[in-house]
Amino acid sequence: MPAELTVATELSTALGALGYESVSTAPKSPPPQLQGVEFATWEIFSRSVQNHSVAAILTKAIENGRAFLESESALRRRVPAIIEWRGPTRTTGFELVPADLRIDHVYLVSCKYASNVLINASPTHLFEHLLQTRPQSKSHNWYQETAPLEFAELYQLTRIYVNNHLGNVHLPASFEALDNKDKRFLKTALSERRWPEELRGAYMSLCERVSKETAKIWNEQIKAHQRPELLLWRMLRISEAPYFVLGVSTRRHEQLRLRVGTPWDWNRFYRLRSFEVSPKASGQPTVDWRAIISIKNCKETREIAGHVEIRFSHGRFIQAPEAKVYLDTPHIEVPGYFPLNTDEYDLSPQTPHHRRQMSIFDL
DNA sequence: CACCGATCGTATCTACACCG
DNA sequence: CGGTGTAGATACGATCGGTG
Repeated sequence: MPAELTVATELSTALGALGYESVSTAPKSPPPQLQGVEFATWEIFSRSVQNHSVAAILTKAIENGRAFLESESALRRRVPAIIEWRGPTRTTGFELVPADLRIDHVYLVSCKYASNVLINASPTHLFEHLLQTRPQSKSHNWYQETAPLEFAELYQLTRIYVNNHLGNVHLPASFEALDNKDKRFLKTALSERRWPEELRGAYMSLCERVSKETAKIWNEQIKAHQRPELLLWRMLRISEAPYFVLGVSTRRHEQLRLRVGTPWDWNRFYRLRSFEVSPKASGQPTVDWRAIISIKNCKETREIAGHVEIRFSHGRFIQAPEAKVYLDTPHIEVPGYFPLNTDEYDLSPQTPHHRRQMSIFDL
C-alpha cells in the first residue's frame, strides 16, 4: 500500500498537534477535533501503528505535531479545536500551497517525510513559462522538441530491437503514428529498469541533447524575464499564504520543522542575485539550477541549488515527459524557509542590528 | 547493511471531443 | 448543450541498487 505510510505520518502529526505523546496511546476512533478521516482510514492507520518498521518515523511525526503545539511561532500551547485532514483527494486547480492539514482554519501544514521533490511540472510550464501561468492542457513532447533527431533515432532503434527480440511485431515507421495500444506495448516491452544494451547509446545521446537544449532554453527565458525571483518562489513553493512544513529530512531523517514565508517576508531579507542553469551528465535528461541570494544589509550571500529531471512519466514512450524539480540544498538552509521557532519579526528598535541578524539566520 | 542518489509508478484531476 | 468517456496533465512519492 503505497500511501499508507504517508497517511500514517499525516495523522500522527495531527495527533501530536492535539497533544498526544505517542502513537501507542492513539485512540480507537478519530479524535473529535480531527475532521475528514473516515473510520476505515483510521483502522488502516491503527494497523500501521502496530508495524514496527514504521514506528520510528511515526514517533517523529508525533513529536513534530507536539513541537507545533508548543511553538511560539505556531500554536503556543493552545490545543486546536479543529484539524482538517485533506486526505487522499487532491485540491482542485493550480495548487500553490501543498497543505495536508489545516489547523483551526488558518494554520496550513504540509507533511514532508524524506522527500526532496519540490514540484512536478510539464517541461513547457517550467522552462518556457517559468511556472507563471496556469499549466496548459496542450503540451508537446519535450524530447521531440529539444532533440528531434536523437528521439527519432532512439525510436528507430527501439523498433528494430522489438522486432528482433519479440518477433512478429509491426510498429509504425514513425513515433507519431503510434497509437495507444502500440505505446502500451512499448511500455511493457521496455519495462526493465535499464535500457537494453542496443538502445543505451541512443538513449544517452538523447539525454545529453535534451539536457543541453533545455538548459539553453531555460537560461534564455530567465534572462528575458524581468523578475526571475518569481520563478524561484514558485519552485520553492513560496506563495502569498504562509504555511508550515513538518517532516524529516532525506539525510539521516533528521527532524524538519519549517515555516515557509511569503514573497513579502522574502523581500524584507533577501535579494536574488542570479539564477543559473546548466546541463548535467546523468542517466536521464537533467539540468542543474543554482540561485545566488544576497542578504540585505549584509555582505553575506547564500546559494540554493537543485536539479530538474526531464523524464518519462508513465513508462517509456507512453506520454509527454515531465519535469521534476529537486532541491539539493538542505531545506533548513534555504532563504525563505524559517526554522519553526525563530522570531524573525523581532525588529524592535531596541534590538541591536547584529542580534537581529543572528536571530534570523544563525539557528 | 544502512544510506542515499537515480530511476520509475500511481491516483486523481482537468480539458475536451463526442454523443444523444 | 449537458452528460460522459478519455487523453493528458499534476501531485504525490516508492523503490531499486550501488556504495562506503
